[in-house]
Amino acid sequence: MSRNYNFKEIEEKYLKEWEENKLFKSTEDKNKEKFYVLEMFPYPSGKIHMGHVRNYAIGDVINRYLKMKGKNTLHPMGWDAFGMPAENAAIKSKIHPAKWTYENIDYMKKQLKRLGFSYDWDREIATCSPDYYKWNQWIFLKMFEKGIAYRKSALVNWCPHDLTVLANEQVIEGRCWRCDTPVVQKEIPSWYLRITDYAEVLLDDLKELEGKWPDAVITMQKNWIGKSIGATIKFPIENSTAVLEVFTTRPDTIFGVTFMVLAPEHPLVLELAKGTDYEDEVNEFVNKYTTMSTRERNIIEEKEGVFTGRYAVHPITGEKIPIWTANYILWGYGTGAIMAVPAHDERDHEFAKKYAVPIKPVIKPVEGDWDYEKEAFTEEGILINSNGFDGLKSSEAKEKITQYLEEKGIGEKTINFRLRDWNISRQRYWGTPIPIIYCDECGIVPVPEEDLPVVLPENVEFTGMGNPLEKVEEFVNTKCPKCGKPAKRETDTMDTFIDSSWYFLRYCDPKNDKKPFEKEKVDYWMPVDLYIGGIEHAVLHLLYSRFFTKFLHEEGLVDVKEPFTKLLTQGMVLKKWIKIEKLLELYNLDENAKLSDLAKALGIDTKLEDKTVKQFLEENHLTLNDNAKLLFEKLKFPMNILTKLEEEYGKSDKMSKSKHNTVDPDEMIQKYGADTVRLYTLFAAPPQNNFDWIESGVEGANRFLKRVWNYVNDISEDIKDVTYAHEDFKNLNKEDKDLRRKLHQTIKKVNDDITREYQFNTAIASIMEFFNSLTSYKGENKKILKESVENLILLLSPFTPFIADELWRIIGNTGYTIQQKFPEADPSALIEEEKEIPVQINGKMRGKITVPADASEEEVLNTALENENIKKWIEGKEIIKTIFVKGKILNIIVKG
RNA sequence: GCGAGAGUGGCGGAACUGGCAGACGCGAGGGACUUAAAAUCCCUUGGCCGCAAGGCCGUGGGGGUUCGAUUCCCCCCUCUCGCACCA
Repeated sequence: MSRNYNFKEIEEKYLKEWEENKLFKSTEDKNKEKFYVLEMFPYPSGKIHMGHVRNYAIGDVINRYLKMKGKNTLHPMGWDAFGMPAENAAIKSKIHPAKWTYENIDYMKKQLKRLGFSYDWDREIATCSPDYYKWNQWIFLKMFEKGIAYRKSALVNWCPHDLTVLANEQVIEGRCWRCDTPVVQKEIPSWYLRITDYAEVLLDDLKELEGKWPDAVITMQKNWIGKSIGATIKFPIENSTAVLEVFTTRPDTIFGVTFMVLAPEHPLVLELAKGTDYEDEVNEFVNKYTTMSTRERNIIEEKEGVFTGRYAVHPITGEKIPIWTANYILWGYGTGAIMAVPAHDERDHEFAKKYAVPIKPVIKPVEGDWDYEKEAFTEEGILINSNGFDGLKSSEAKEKITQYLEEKGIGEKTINFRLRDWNISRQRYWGTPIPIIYCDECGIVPVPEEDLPVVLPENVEFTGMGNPLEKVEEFVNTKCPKCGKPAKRETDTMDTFIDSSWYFLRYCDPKNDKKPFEKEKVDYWMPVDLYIGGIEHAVLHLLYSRFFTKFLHEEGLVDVKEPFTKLLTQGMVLKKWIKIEKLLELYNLDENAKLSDLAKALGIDTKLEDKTVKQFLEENHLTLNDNAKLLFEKLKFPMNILTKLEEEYGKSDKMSKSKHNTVDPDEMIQKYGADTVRLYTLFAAPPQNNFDWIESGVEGANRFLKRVWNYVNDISEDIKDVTYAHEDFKNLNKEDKDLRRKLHQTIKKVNDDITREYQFNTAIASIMEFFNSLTSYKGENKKILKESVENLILLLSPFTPFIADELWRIIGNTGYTIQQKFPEADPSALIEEEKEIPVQINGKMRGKITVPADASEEEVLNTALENENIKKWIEGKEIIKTIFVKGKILNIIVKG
């Protein structure tokens, strides 16, 4: 009689043993092939969620698998520990951000351990620790030295109530996400990193990532960098010494310019309008747009603009061209001004139509007609109305006209990028202090390297207004490192994306207190061979990390030019849920129904107060839009009824607290165990897909493990002392041979599936399939049983390591499965003597025949012709030809 | 609008280079065990026709290439994601 599958006891036992035996520690070993597998580190928000579980389960399988394959792996974990939630917690509940963060780290670390993830915890880092952010500052100083870090004043989102800069995503519908105050554009000085210097190489090197990174991510980065080739052209302004510079990708359309447009933010706008009849109108217009939030500015659909009252002079023809300002021109791209060619640009065309500006065609389609009053023609064509350039193809004209402009000194070829320099200043406490000192005498002075780190002061007051650091006198007031006179510290802290832009390097040498990392160690481990995380970081984090790597490479600090060889973007874990409204709808009820009516409809027999649903919702502060789960909880209705309804009628959504559709990993582990949770998340779908968390699926995974547990326990006494060698498997009977072939086919498939695009779902499916064959095996060959069970356990080990280790002992072994060699298929076991192959007549499946595996076409055809069912289709007809693929198919083509 | 990706049973998904569509799991139906339920075990499960043998249809829709198409090509439809006046 076997014991029950007590996952709790098993899992806790091995957690202890693994830790005591330092099973997951990694050190450099030049004799072994290395593999660096990394998962994006979490923000310590409090508890891990299912998305983390999935992300880290994927990485863990790879790490365990490759360790068993003999690779020297690096698999570290840490904490992206700076950021706003900690500071908000401080403002709200007066807990210091450090305390809040470290408590969360403690809790989440326990959770990750509980799931059996094989991290080398000796390499753990927390970015909020001075040991770590010291090196943020060190890298910043290197960048400052090279002119990559610089300070400038520019327009940013500013909350006038909280007195801080807000990131774009912190501006909700034009208002501050915290205090609801309308956000304005404000010009303030900030620190920037000159990522645009690397635009070309960041774009070019994407080619190296093709086939290794998802196409979607590569495309998104390409678009984000947004390279375009064109020309800058200078337009003189009538009655002025000022010159208007524009960027265009269509210099071939220069003879079609009928107006110029400036962004409302363009400094020339107000200057030009001054003293004209249009001055007031222009002032009003500019004011309207410059006080708008970035968000509002983005929502605008209708094009709007005003004439400035001034004219530019066409640099080739000398024509007078009216200068406008309009909302559809972006300040920050190109020169913030354009030459408008309504005939050949849709946006300019729309604007010209609205304001009745003339449209002048200068390119005609190669074939067919086109009415320039109706729509813009933006494709390749032949030049017309263009002085000496008529008849040229537009692509040729681009070159020729640009050349002409360069010769005349009125323009030049220009490459423009959409990518902007990276504003890293945050008027926030919980981040890395920017190591800069302002001195009245010496100006901007970098903190000397030996004075690093500039440590965050601990005694700080959090009011939610402005940057707390500004009020810390002992932090702000310092001495100039150059002249020794009193000076002030920079109080901006760094964007937390800095922290994550190089953490993968620090893992290679996490305790170094002399430098960010030892080059030798980084060169051994880098690049990250497999990086796993959500696609939401497709641009920001992944682009920043590439940028940092390239900078550090130039500085000679790392050998690699790209940090992440292979990128796996895992899908989200979703959960279906039902609104209260929908629940009522399903039973043809409305909010005026009695609670007892609802209970009756659901088939629940309990005593309830005599109230309507509406009354009950109001008393409990619920609305029809809330999750029906909340109503079920309040009414103490059985949840399994709701679960069924959710799975049938629910809407899939990303798990979120506001929707109350989260599934707590802790609860799941308690109910089913870590092995089951891991197995389910890996089996439910391929890693790249989203999937719905369905509890009956979890039960299925659990059921499988229980079956394996019972089977191995039942058979363990019989096979415990059995040994086997390769010679034992000669001259087997059919049944034994079949099982053994199935085993080795499974081994082959599991190896293939894990290696090929991480198809864990199919790998697990094939293990299940093998297990089904094993349980229906009627033979009595103990050696084959032992081989099968032993390999089954090892195949499961990367996915469900706890149960694997326990079963490993139960069948008489010692040690841990992760220390074993991962199974390799025995080629001799894979050989099939007979094969069932399908037979088609005229391409339609008509039957299957069993033939020797190496049978020739003739033999197969003869066997096929003897088959009754196939005969039926051929009788009285003439065989024209046959198509035969050895071991695969026979297709007989007949006529008549 | 532009760009990328995807449409396969009731559901998640499989089918790797064109070669037996639906592996594996969930759900559902039936049965065994049980006083009963749960758990467990066994059988069935794409649709239609048929007692059965078997046949017909079937991978979003239409067309094409091929002995043979979920897979390749063309057109259309739908969905998801990203970017969104980037001159």
